[in-house]
Amino acid sequence: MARPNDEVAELFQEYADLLSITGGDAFKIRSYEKAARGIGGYHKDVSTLGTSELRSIPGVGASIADKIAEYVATGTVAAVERVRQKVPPGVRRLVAIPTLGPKKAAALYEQLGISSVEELEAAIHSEALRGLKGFGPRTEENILHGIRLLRQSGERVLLDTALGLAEEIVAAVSAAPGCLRCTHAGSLRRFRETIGDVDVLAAAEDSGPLMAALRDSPVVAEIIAAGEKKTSVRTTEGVQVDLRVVPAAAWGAALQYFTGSQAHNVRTRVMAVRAGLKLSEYGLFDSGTGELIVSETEDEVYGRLGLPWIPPTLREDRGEIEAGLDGTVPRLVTEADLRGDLHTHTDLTDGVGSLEHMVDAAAARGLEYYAVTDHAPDMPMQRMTAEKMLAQRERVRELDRKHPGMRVLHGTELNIGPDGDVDWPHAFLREFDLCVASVHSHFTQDRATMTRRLVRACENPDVAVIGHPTARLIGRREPIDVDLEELFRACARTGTALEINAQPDRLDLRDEHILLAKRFGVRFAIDSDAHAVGHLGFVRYGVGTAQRGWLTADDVITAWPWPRLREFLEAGRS
DNA sequence: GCCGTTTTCGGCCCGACTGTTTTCAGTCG
Repeated sequence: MARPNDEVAELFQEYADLLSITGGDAFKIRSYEKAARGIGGYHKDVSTLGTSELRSIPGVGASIADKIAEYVATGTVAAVERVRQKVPPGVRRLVAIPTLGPKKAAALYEQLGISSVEELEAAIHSEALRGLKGFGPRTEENILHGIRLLRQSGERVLLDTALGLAEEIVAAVSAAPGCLRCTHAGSLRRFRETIGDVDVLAAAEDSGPLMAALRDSPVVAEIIAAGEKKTSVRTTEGVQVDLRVVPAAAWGAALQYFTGSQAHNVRTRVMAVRAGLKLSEYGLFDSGTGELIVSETEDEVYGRLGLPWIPPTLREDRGEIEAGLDGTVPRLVTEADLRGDLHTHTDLTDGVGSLEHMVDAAAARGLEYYAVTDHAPDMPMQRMTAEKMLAQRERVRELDRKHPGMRVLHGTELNIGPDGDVDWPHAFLREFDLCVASVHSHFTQDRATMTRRLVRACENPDVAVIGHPTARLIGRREPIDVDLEELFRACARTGTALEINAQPDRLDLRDEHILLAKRFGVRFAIDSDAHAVGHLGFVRYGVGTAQRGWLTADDVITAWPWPRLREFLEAGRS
């Protein structure tokens, strides 16, 4: 499903990696990395753009614009091919080993001809690295350890796993004597869909007891590094946790720094330098006198740079700096804005909560409306029938009367068949309050077929929401191959909302696709897809993902009051 | 290789920790 932009971004990232192994100019390498990010996040398809428009992409100048054009025309870039000749693909793999970077990879390849992880492992065992400059016994051990990690998991963990771990560590560190503040930062605070390692920040005068609290935590399996300001550990589940301790006066600067992203921080530091300032995790300083200017809150740090406070979920260098300067940072949708949930299950199909329990739990969350959308019969394992559905409807209507503060809606999650048909005829579907429709089978159709299939589902007047639109399962199933722009156009034209499914292993649509869809005027439904009472809270991950897609409450139909949502549903059916 | 209301040339973010070092390079975030 790679867009041309993603292909070009990956190509330039590879080029940057290869240049770093061959010892290329560090600034040139950074330029290619920056251009790769700019191209990957650019909203227009680079294969349709002329030179001048290519050069308006952040980080793209004359030389890179030419290389993009060359790639679009020929499918290859001569400069990249040349450096590929010099560095076998296995050598690039070496830098994926923790503690092994481009310099060591280059030394191993040039001096010993090592060009794969397997060869490196064998070379260490046969003591071939002995005597190689810069490679002592500890380095050998670290590399072997790194190879084991790479093979075992090396994988990123899902948001809910990382957040649970972070909350546990934050509680332990907060309880240590002298801890003034403690919270998680990093990609977790930015709500990235998967987390590589968990960053925890604390403030204290004496870091000793805090570091000890982390080291002594029962979840810690291994201590990677232990210093006065930073301790890194690996948990029994293989997740790395970094704890940084700073003085309370530096809290804001440190939180800003450790929240990232790296690309965002590069931008803020450059802004500081241009203003005659120096920004570090300890504060914003006058670069001439070294005098501290601000450091206590993030608000002050951004303010002194001429920016409003920027929400962590936007800090990816995807235009938030420019929006800050223009005063156009959006008021992002929050969990408090959500008024309902339009995709949930009960034990009538594959849920584990009874209808009554689910509805009571939804009411306890203070929702204004709540839709029960059990699976339809074309998913044979669910054993659904029209009779069961109608019987459930009677109970839903009763519950609706029992909960005067909350509309209980009766819906269903239909299956989008291979050619775009759904389970029941219009006469039956029209009696539901709303229908979600999702792909649950035939995941490998070609793009044209898959696109027609989804567009047909959008055109069905009874379908209000497309559920988990790309059907991916993070780390387990690739997204379906669909022309997203075609789908977004169809949604906007037919008044069909796209779901932001908040299950942590789905998060579907994902952030960048939300950003793109919004440009087409698409509306979104943040849904829990809850199969149990405990899943209703997953919407926090959906909100984080929506924020990463720059959505406001106005973009999200589940943040609308019921009368506005009812109008939207009726308009889609007319 | 990119970029510019200080610059079309000369800059380009910055600090912590580890390991192999006799003063610092490499890696990481």
